[in-house]
Order: sequence, then C-alpha cells, then structure tokens
Amino acid sequence: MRLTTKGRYAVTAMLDLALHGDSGPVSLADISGRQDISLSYLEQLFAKLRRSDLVKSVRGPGGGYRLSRAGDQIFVAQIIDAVNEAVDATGCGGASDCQQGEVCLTHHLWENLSDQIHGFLSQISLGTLVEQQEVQVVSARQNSRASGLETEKLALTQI
Amino acid sequence: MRLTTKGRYAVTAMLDLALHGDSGPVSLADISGRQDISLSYLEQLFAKLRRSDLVKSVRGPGGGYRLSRAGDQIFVAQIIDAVNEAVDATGCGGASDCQQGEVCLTHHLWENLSDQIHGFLSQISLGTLVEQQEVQVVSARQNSRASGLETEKLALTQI
DNA sequence: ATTTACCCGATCAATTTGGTTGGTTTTATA
DNA sequence: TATAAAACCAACCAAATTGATCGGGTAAAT
Repeated sequence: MRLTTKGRYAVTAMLDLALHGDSGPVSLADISGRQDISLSYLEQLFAKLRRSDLVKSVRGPGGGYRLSRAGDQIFVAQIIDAVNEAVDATGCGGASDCQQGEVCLTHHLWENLSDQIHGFLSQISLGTLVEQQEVQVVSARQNSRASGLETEKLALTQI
Repeated sequence: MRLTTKGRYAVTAMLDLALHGDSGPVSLADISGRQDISLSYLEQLFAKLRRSDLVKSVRGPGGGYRLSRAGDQIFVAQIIDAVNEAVDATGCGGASDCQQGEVCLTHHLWENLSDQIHGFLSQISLGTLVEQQEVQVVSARQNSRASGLETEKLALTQI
C-alpha cells in the first residue's frame, strides 16, 4: 500500500466525477479545469482507472468518463491500487523464500500493517466521502447562520 | 499523510528496535545488517526520528539507539510524520484563501480522508504490532504442529 | 590513545512524478 | 459529408524524491 500525490490526484478526480457525473459523461478537460490537474496527466491516470474497470469512457463530442458503477460501490483502496502499479515492497522477493530469520519477522510486521491500511481504505467508498461532505456543508451552513461566518471555516477543516 | 518506502523503512527500523532494544542500545550497523537498509540511509532517518523524540542516542562504543519510551507509546503515524517532512498537499495554499468553489469541495473531501488515515495510524503502536505478531507466531506454530507446515505461511500472510 | 559509533553535510544515481508534444481514432452534429 | 470534440496513445522530458556514497567530524568506553 502506497499513498502518494499520484493516488491523491486519482481520488480527487474520481470524487469530481462522483459529484458531477449525474448529467452525462464528464470530460477530462472539465476535471482538469476544476481540479487544476494537467489534462495529459489525467489521461494517464484515467487509462489505468479504465483498465481497472472503475470508469467507462464515451468517445466523441459530448463524451467523457462515467463511474462504471455507483459511488458507494467504488472504494478508495481500489482507486489507489489502480494507479499505483503494485510494488513488491517485500525485499525478500515475496516468494516466501526467506527463512524465518530476523529480517522476515519485521517484514511480516510491516505486511501486517500494510494490510490493515488497505483494509481500512477498502471500507471507504466515494459515496461515503460525498455523504460526509454533504453533512458537513449543511451543518456548516447551519452553524454559520447561527453563530457567524468564522465557524464555517472551522467546521470544514476539522472534519 | 504520505505513505512511501521511506516510511516503510522507518517503521521497519523502529520495529527492529522494539524487538531488540531490551538489552541495551542497538547500533545502526546491527539494524542495517538485519533489515538490509544502508547504514547511511538509516543515519538520515534516525536523525529525524531523534529530532522528533522517538529515539534516544547513546554515543561511543556499545552505543546505539533506544526507543525514547515504551513501544505502546510510540505510534506508526508519529514515525511516518517524523521522516516525511510535511508537504502542504493542499494545492490551494492551505491558507484557506480558496473561495468555496468546486476545487475546494473535493480538496476538503481529500483532507477528510487524509485525516481519517492519519487517525487510524495514530492508534497503532509498535507495541500493538509486536503483540499481534507474537500471537500470530504462536498460533502459526500450533497450526503447523496440528495440520502441516503450509498453514503457517497462510496464517502469516492473512493477518 | 584507540576504537566504536553517533553526527553531519555534500553529492549523486535511480526512480517517480507530473507535464509536454504530437499525433490517431471515434463520433456527434452542423 | 465536413468539422470539431473528445478519448486514446506513445515518446520524451524536467523536477522532485529516494536511497546510497563519501568524507569527514565528535562523544565516550576500553
């Protein structure tokens, strides 16, 4: 499990798609404009997302990308796995050829943790994130109506 | 929150320290030998770990590093934060100068997720990992005695 | 004094990241 | 049918990051 800016871009773009995909396909140019990610980098990312069947493409004018299924059926871990081509990360080759020495002990400790992170991100869907944000925005609006504008900024940053 | 091989090296080294630190300080040369990480890279990592008060150093012959407190008081998130000098990752400058446009919506969605990951890794201590591994090793040994060696590999990988 | 091992800074090769250029194909629409 | 919008695609490139190397220091145990 790796978590770099590349994964952040991918998740951000997919979130944009989840938010704007209701009325037909969304072009990469639109996402590029809204999220400030270069068009060709988006192309590279979406090539991988498509290969992993997370999005479907529609070619030609008016085309773009759609989520290949509902937002609550697409999980953050899948997005990150799609763009971060699996690095072995094992050191011992992964082929379990390492005898039960000291090296392998801590190696397994790390694998354990890595699996836990992966499991955690496998439970969070695009739908979950969007829902949470909607709750936040509504609550922030209520707060700001009640107690001034400064509260909104606060509520949004401390999710 | 970033999660790269750098963080993996740091966590691995700290785990090694947790496992071997019972009888006095552990030298970086020892860790380097056991974990197959270059000595000078370990030096760079431990300089940061020391600055973050996660380890204490003992100079001179027989010296090395000790955890600066018990393993169950050192959390994975702290280790990763220590070696990955904070990248802003915000895009909008972080100074909340971004108006409530579309860009900032997904930006906050990502921040939300990032915070969740950080919170998750703030609950996992070195002690937790070592404990789990000990449980696993014991259980694997029992399994392999009961039903053959293949079970051990299985139990270790599916933690 | 010598040795061990932490400390420190500069440098550097390899990899990854993110972008650029320059196309091609598909397809809606005028 | 011509045009334009947009997905596709491959090669290449600059910047950042990673991880290693070198060449020294400094503290302390023997």
